[in-house]
Amino acid sequence: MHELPKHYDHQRSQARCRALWDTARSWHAEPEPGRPVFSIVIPPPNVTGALHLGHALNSTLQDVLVRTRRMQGFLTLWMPGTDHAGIATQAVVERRLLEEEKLSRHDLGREQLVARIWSWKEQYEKRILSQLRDLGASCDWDRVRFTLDDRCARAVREAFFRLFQRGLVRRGKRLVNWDTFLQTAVSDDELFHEQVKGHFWHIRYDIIDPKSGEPASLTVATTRPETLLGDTAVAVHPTPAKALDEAEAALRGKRASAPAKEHAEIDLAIQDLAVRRREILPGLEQLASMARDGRRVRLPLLGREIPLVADAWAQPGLGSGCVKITPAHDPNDYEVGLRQQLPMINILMPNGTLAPEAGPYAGLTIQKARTKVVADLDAAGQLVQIEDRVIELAHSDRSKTPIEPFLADQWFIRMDELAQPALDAVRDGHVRIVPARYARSYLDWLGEKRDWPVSRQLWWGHRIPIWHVAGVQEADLAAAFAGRSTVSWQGDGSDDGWFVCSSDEVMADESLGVHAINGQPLVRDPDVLDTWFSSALWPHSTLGWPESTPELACFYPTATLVTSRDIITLWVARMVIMGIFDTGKIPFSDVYIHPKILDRYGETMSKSKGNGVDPVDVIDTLGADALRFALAGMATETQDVRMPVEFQCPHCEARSEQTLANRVLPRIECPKCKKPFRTQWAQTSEDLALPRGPAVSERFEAGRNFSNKLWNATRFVLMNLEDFSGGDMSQWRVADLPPALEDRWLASRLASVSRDVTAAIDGYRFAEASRLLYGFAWDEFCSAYLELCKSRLADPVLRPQAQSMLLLGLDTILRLLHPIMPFVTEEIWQHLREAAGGRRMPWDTSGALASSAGSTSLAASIMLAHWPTPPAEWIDPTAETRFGTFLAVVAGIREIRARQNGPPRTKLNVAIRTDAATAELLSPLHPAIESMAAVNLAPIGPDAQGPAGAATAGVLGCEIFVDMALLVDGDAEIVRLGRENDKLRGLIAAKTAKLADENFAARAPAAVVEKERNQLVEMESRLAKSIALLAEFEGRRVRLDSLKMPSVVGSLEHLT
RNA sequence: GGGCGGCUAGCUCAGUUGGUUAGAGCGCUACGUUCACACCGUAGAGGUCACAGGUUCGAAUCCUGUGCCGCCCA
Repeated sequence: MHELPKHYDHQRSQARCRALWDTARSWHAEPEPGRPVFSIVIPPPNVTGALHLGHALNSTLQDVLVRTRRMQGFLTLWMPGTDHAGIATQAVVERRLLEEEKLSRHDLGREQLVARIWSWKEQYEKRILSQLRDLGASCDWDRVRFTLDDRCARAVREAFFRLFQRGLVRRGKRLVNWDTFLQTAVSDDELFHEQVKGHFWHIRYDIIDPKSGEPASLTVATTRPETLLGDTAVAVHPTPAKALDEAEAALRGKRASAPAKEHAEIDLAIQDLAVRRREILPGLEQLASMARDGRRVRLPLLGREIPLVADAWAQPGLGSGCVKITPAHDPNDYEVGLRQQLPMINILMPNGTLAPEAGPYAGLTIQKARTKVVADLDAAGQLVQIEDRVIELAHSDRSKTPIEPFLADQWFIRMDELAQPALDAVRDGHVRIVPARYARSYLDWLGEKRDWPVSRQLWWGHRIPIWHVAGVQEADLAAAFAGRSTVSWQGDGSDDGWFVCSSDEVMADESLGVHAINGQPLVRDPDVLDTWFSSALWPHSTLGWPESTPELACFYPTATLVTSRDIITLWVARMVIMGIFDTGKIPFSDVYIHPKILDRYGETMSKSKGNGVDPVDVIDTLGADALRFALAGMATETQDVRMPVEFQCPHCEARSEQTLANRVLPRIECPKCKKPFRTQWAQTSEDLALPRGPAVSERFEAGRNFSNKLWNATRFVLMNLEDFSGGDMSQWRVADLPPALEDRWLASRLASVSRDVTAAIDGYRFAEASRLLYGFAWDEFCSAYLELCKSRLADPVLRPQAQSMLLLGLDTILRLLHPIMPFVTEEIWQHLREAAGGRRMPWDTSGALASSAGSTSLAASIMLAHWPTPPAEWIDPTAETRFGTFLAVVAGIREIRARQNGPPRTKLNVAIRTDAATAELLSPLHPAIESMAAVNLAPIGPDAQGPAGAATAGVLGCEIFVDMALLVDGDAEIVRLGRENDKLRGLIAAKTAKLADENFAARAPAAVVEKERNQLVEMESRLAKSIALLAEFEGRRVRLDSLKMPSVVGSLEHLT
């Protein structure tokens, strides 16, 4: 006999299943012409650190799609891999280097640092891939890629070269966000803003040679006084009166549409404008005219003469109305600089110290320069005032240090031409974004067609394949690279300087094999490419592009991209752009955006906050299936998911809430057993010696319980399968369905559930698929069908049919559930194969999967079993309605028993009176009713009668009589019935009124009116029976009381 | 400033084109462990669907406005 342990052991099963899949390489896909293909590329997790729950969600959903399609017979490839994440990874390694060895990257040198990062990458790539395997991801593990591997590098060089050749790569100045710690530009997306306490320094600038009646100086204010060293102008509004008028008109307009409570604030602002008009406008008018007249001012400290310019950036409504212009160190000033054709002076060195342009301040850090500038201004009598002020300051997300705006030469990719096809792809529906509302952010962002700055001043990444040479002519280049179609060049803007680009693999010495031209050296650009550049090529580079590999021909374009909304622009849009540019094809047809997982406070989970849950903790404690089931259940259309996190005590397993306060502690004392455990923050050897308390969530328990439920349903089926040898349903036709009502019902439900689950997965409604399967497997298959089979299995005549149908039901559930819960379904599959290897399902006949031999044998792994496709003809609404009656009868009996506090296991005598037709369909279920409700049931029929004083219930045309000889609580029943009747009366009144309403009768569809009418009839009959029952109870109580029971005399008085 | 999303049971969430007596899981209450499963079973309590208007015979669902929370862009 096939005996299973009472509990499902997820750890053992996970190990077994992984070994099974890995040995058979069931996840591997070889190109095979002519088969329908389904391919997905993983959004490569970056190697900065281990995977978190968000990745687990992302990967689970992809695996659900991939496993479903594989079972449906598609040639299925899921391409795994990781991303080198340029700045993020370099920052992590640099930070550790500094913390642990007090070394900077410059101490180490480029080669050494890159070597260190590679070893970091090796470590985390390994960890990430093993996490994915633990999760059960059925990626093609023979094809693991890395965005910095040789294959991707080849694609990057080729793609960049083609862009260069097409003139889409340009060199330009750009004000970048400079991270002085990491010494690189960071993108806007890598910033966070923080309010800090600062000052507003008011500084006097003297006017050179003022004419009579003109002021001798003006005042500007700044939060960064050291930037005055780079000032190249002072601006004043060209028409300040007009500007004030406009500002006031805007305020009045705002006031008119603003709610009353904001009026006071707006009024204040309007008054302030009036004051300004009175007090500073005349001065500003004068300055504007002086600016037009070409007056200049003297820069304090450096003594440089700079122009007074008229520019609308200077707002008369703010400060003194004059503003200093530092084009190289402020985005707005940069715009002014361009408009007014001002020089741009960069006063900063890449390392955050001041440049020689800063004169006597060169070499100082920004902080020190600021202090000295302020002191010197004060000493020179140029400092007018210092105000305290809270300043919104941009910080680098990577190094957590303040960002300096910095003017630098960068490589850009022109977007105007490239963006259009990517816009069209979404507009024309060739790429479908689900949920559709996210298409908007894609289109809005791409629509701006902003050039893409791709240089990063880093050492970790794809080095830009551009060399510079000066002092040569184009003919020299042509001669030097004669016959090399993989080399291209463009002028650098000077007469004899050139940028040379190539797709060739570089020599060991970083050269193209040509070191100098006419004695002029070729110097390679030191920068690397933005990480997103290699990510943008991911769908085709991983398949071998630019070579015409069989993989590329077979698996590209891919089917679906599953990702999170925050990288729609950074990544998704760029993949579409580059996919089209490189291959002429859109890289995927669907983009599914899944929710984000937040903690109980609505904050995103992150390692640095300490509010994350490690998927491996969940996999170890509750199982990968539990994790996956919960995650799939969270993937609903509209919402992000809140997940209250708890610490699980390693001593007593008690859970305690993770809070803002305790989530940063290195050790926590269990509130229950009072023993301490460590957290991810443990540092000291004392703390590290404690056992770790994993962060978990109760939301994963449902999945664990579900696994166990399936396991035990299997135990039950296996226990009843010893004498079973049939089960070949592969040749079944619809007419072969057994006639018994319960079997018809099961088949009908299997058909509709299979249909609905398939449709849910097709439509990316993962939560719906989970819910459907959970509800069906638990409430219908286990609680109803399986219970009902208990009596059939005891009957030798009915037994074989029950065995077959149990197998059909269980097998179908397993297959449908496998994509969501691969381990428990595989484990059970293996046990079922031993016990019932001869079974075949009706869908085991056609469309043989790669590794299963069609109808002749059962798939060796459920991973390769056929997806259930029960015929629509199985759906039988009549059987479902009738079966519903049966279930309602059982529930009715149980309810009476529970209400009366009847002993659960003592058999009660029950009779059911119903019309002949219903009796006919219920009669075969007679033993099932007896076993499920634990009763002795008299024959069902129109003449059935209960014993005198039986409790009754009316259910869907059946009257149930339960012998209440054991009735103990009549009072409670009287109260309950009274309440029930009141409720019914209310409902009936409302329904009657609705039906009496002529408008309703006239305008509502006939079917709705009919339905309402039926409901009313049904309610009225229920009420009538209930009233009769109540009367009977009351009469009964009087009888009981008159016999003895003095204790209820009081309530008897109350009754009368 | 512009855009998007959310507000439904103590908690976390479903609720398809308006037709309900508004659902699930967890938690809670009562009862129950020889009979697949206590990681379980049976029964139960628990909701003014954020608020205010409107459309409609009928609104959690559609429209307008308000409030609070979150995110994106500038």
